[in-house]
Amino acid sequence: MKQLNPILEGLNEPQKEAVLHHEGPLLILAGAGSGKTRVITHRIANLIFTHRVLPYKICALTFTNKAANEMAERVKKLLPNSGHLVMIKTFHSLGLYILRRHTEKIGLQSGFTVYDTSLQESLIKEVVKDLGFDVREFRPNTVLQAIQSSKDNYIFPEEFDTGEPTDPQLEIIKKMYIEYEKRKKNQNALDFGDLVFLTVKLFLDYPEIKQTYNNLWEYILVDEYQDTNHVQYILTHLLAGEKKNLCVVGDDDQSIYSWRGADIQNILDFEKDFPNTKVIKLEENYRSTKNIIEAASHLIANNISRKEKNLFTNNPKGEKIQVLECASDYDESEIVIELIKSEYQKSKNYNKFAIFYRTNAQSRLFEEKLRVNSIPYKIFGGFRFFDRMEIKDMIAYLSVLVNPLDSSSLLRIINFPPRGVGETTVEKLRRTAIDQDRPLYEVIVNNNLDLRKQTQASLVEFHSNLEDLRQKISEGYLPSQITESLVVQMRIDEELSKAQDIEGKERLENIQQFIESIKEYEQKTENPSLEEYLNQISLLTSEEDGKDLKEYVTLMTVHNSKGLEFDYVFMTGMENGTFPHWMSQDEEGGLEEERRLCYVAITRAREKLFFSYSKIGRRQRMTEELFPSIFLSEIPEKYLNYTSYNRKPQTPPLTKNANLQTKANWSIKSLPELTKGMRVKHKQYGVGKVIEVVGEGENTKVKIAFGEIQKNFLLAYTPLEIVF
DNA sequence: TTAGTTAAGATTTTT
DNA sequence: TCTTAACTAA
Repeated sequence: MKQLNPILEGLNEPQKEAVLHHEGPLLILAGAGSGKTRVITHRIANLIFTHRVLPYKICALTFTNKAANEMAERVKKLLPNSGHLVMIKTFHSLGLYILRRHTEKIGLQSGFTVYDTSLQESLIKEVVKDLGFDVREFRPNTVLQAIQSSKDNYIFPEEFDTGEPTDPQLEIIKKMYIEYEKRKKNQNALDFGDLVFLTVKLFLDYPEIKQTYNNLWEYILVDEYQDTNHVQYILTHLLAGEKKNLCVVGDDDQSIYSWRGADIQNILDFEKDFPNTKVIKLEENYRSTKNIIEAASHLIANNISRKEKNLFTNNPKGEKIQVLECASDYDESEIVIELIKSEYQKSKNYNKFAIFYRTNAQSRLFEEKLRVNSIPYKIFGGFRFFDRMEIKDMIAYLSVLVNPLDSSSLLRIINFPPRGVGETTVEKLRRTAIDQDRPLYEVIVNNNLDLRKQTQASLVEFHSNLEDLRQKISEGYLPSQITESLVVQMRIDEELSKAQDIEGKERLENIQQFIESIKEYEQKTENPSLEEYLNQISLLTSEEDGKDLKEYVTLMTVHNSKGLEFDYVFMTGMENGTFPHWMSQDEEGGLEEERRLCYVAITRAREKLFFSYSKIGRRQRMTEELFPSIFLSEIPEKYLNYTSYNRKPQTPPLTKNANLQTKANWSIKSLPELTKGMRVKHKQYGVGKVIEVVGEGENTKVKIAFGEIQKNFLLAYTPLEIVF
């Protein structure tokens, strides 16, 4: 009797074939919902069980942390004993993993900093100014994009293409690129793009190092291969090595990162790149209803540059897609939440719901409505906890402690908290450092500048405090202990608690939470170090404040939704200009990419799909008339069911005092019940009018207008009298 | 010279 | 709506 292989259980023929494939190049063209992740994880299991491959000899790469985590989870489930040994990382985290082991070879020192976008921008800003140009003419963002896209294509600063004939504008950007790289190196720092770029350079410069990793990782898997850009493509080839045990998985219809340099051609040319490639197509969708799959197929058929394919499902027909026409974006959020509430009555599980939108900015109204209705939710992407100003300041402090050469971080904190070192002084110091080619860290205490006595004294104190903390690191204090004494020594707590309004209190709490996160890291790490902690968080993406919810409605951009699935999907903001986004209209192939994006969104839905659009919306400050997305007209009517919600615009009820949540450490005796429009009296500012009430419990914030002046207060800390 | 205030300007998608 | 640059008072 043939023994039943549990690894193959429940798989269809092409899936089995992909799982059983042993050596050599393998291309899996996996349509949406065709069980791709399942195939990858089972393939890993099969290599280990059947072919006796050691788990750490397998390296699987993805694009997002979320996808990497999910894959790691599923592999661990399948292989409880050895799953954790499989290398599962994003391209960027793999790069960092490798670069940290060869720091000298890439011309850096240990403890290097990984710059986030804001530090990159401030460095670029300096470069632009120092080269004598106006930041309004050369916007840091634009320059950075040019540099980034250059790195995506593995182009060195010296090779930067300035056009034919030479474009003076690009010639200047090239100079900036060169200067930026030079300074970044002097500051012992890397940026995101370097993580992959320098790994490729390392492998090309040192073939023996590449060989070491080829010997280590004998089997390479790359998920979402259609989203690889040129450097990632080169890295994939280098990792595949001589053995070419490379398995890539992808779907050209789901390529949505061309703006980050992704090149669909990579997946289309895979067979040419690797002559003996085995190609397997997964075309049966197990996820969605017939209606959803057929609607998606009709939509994507409007794209000209794509491989013809036939995605089908044996699932039931399902319900028609609901199209919700709303009077305004405000109404839209209300209607979506109401529908979630009524559907929830049946399924009783919020995890089944997802709200998608094109841009992060669209999340606000939904968030508000969910909060008012006490529906648990999580926002993925967008603003991270680590993006908060005060947290960035803390990270800058820690970066300087680990890497004193990091002048960009040093500049960020040189006058935070305010220590009388203003713009003029900073400019003098900075100039000296650049002119004499010395680290700023040294210049602040060792210069011949004619600074005020007090300014110089405060710089000396600043420096000696930093040195003191550095001493503590070498004495083996824990990262959290260092951070705690940093907060006290630098008088950050003092500075923030003296602020009377909401912000100060909130910031101090955030810093407290930051320290908690360091402690958490310490607990789950063997040899915790500040350096490693900083490296880790530099690659982290957001999951709205670590709220530990078991059940929640998911809010995310369509980009973030790739690879996920939900029973109920609400695709919101289906208006021309929003989706497809107006910024994409001038880009070549822009509309087709937006359409693929829409295709991705639709194919996330298992049971029910809702499209919503509003007839009126705000763009900039103007209220504009909006029109339904062109994509809606590309889906045949028979799959859609239109409902028009025409509501009278109402003023939103803004009081949230109904459900007070009280924290254990303090109690709220009685907060005044404030409503928009009420008149109140403040000790210092006199009588004013309430403009806005946000939040609940002790976090209730109120915005009050005193004549022309508007102020924010934290209700729990602000004595207010209601004036009748 | 610094720090706080007011006016203007800018807005995709992510590692 | 939120950030940044210019402006003004101390």
